[in-house]
Amino acid sequence: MAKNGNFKPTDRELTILRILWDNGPCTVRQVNEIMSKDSNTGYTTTLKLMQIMTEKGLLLRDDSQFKHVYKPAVTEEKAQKQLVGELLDKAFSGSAEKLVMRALSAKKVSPKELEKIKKMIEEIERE
Amino acid sequence: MAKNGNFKPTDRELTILRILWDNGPCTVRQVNEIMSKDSNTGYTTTLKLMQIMTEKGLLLRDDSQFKHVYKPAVTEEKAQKQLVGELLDKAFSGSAEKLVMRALSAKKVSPKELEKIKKMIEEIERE
DNA sequence: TAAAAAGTACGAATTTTTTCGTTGACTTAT
DNA sequence: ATAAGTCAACGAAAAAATTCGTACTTTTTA
Repeated sequence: MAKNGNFKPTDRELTILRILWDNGPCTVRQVNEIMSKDSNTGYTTTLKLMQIMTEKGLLLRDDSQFKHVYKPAVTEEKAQKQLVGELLDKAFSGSAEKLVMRALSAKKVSPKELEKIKKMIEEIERE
Repeated sequence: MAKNGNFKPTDRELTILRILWDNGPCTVRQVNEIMSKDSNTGYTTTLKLMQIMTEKGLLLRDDSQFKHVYKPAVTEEKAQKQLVGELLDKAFSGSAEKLVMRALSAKKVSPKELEKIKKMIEEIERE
């Protein structure tokens, strides 16, 4: 989590976090290569982004080696919860129901996943 | 929807859209007053934002009267679907299941709403 | 009807985000 | 041990988002 408690990554920053969550700790080069598959980005651009993210408290850096290794300072779970919460407020007036509805209609979800969601709902109801 | 088909409102812009969706067409002053409850914003700042949003195709303006009246150029539904889709990609690697999980744990949802969600899932399953 | 109030337009300043060139330090291969 | 390659630091430019002052227009009110 960022120093203050705020966590509001920009688009670019979220892309980098995503890569680190998916791939584990990486060097700048590794991140840059993955990121460049979609949108070409200069190496120093990625470097700078990651340096700033480190300053902001979004990433942690191990600089004991020549090649610095970065990892997220936030768990995927915490970040996702935060991001969903924000979207909830800003776009859905706080209605989780509506958000879930939209999510389910925005993307095809497999039967197995639907079952898992139902189970979770039942779990919540049991309280 | 924006001219090109992209729809990527900034934070501030989303706040304004939210206000217009909730309150129906408004003048700049009305939007400004509502927005200022949370974060103080100068009148001309809001005006400028809304002018730019109009240029971008996010808002529609009726300037037949002295007080121009603005309304969203995008339906709430379309925007929400788009926003959820984006978050899905950028923060959840496309897993709607996970997003739903997080949404349900981020906010308390009433029993009635939970039922509605279950019904929707069953509806989807029935295909 | 003249002054005050409320409004829009415009331009510019500020801040934040994104980008990259250059420099100098460290590694690797010759 | 030297040349070539890889890397981080830094600063600065470019682009995007946010903010607001000023000027001018229309409406309201005294």
